[in-house]
Amino acid sequence: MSANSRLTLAAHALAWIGLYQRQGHEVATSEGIAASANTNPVVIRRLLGELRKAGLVESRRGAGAGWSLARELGSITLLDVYEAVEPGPLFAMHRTTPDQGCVVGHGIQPAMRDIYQDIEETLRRELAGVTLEKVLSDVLAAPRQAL
Amino acid sequence: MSANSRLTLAAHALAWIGLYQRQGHEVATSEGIAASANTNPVVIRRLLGELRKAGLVESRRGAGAGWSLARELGSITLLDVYEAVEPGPLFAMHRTTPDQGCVVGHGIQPAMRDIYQDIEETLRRELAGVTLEKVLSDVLAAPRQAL
DNA sequence: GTCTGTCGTAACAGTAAGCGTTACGACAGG
DNA sequence: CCTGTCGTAACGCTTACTGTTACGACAGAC
Repeated sequence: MSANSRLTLAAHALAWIGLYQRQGHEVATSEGIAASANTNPVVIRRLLGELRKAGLVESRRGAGAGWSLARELGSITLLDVYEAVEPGPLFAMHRTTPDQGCVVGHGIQPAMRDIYQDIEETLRRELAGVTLEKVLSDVLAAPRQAL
Repeated sequence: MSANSRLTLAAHALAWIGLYQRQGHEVATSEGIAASANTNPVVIRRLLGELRKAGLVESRRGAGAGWSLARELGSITLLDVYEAVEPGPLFAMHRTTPDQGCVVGHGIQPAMRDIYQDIEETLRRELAGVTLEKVLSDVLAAPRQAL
């Protein structure tokens, strides 16, 4: 599986915006978030654009522009983020249709589809059990670096 | 997530070999499996090679060569197959190390690592609950095509 | 000993996704 | 009008997987 860092990066951005706002700032810029994540501001803007479509963040343009949370961190779960940034299913079927004249080729896809549905359902329950509020508190609980 | 069909294809191959052996044949050829899965025999050989490393199948060379199960279908779970063909973790960390001088950049990776470990543990339990014996019986339970 | 069929594996092209970067127009407040 | 930021297109790079061709290795049949 080509492991994906999109969920990690999205959680990073949301936690960063949430903390920044708690420090009294109105909006966060993609540049500030990108500096923390050590990546390019355009990458952040693209990702936050997907979160905006999902109703998790809002953006303001013009002077003093930037990003803000559309919902409280405590009401956003990793499932919300996952659905916003990961379109496809966890496991895929064959690229080409198996031989329908073969018993296995004919029955394998319905069989695996049911199994995968159960597994994805469980994954979604797990993700739904973690709020971004918890992510941020875990982040802040990390041991500080020595001075 | 770039959904992956490797687990599906590996389950297909194992179910095919298992059924073929129950029909009285000694070994299955990569060509026969490939025809059922509608792909190339080399793709099957590569995949079965990984399953052989994991001790799930055996191969014989020379004349009358081919593949056979090293364990009963009932003792092989999707977790065995998953571990054999999917090396990486489900979710990845940032490609580049976040800014360790930033509170979020410093704490995000430990926080997400713990969360991901819990999720993968749950996924593994789900996969471990499905044997290839069940997969094959589900395959055979699929409605037949009209004649 | 030769023939045959299959595995084992290297090599390469094609496809797809994601990331990083540059560029530039759109927007809104000062 | 100027400035800072978003929104988005465009492109190259990397990685992973698939599909294909090719060819040596092997072991049984004869």
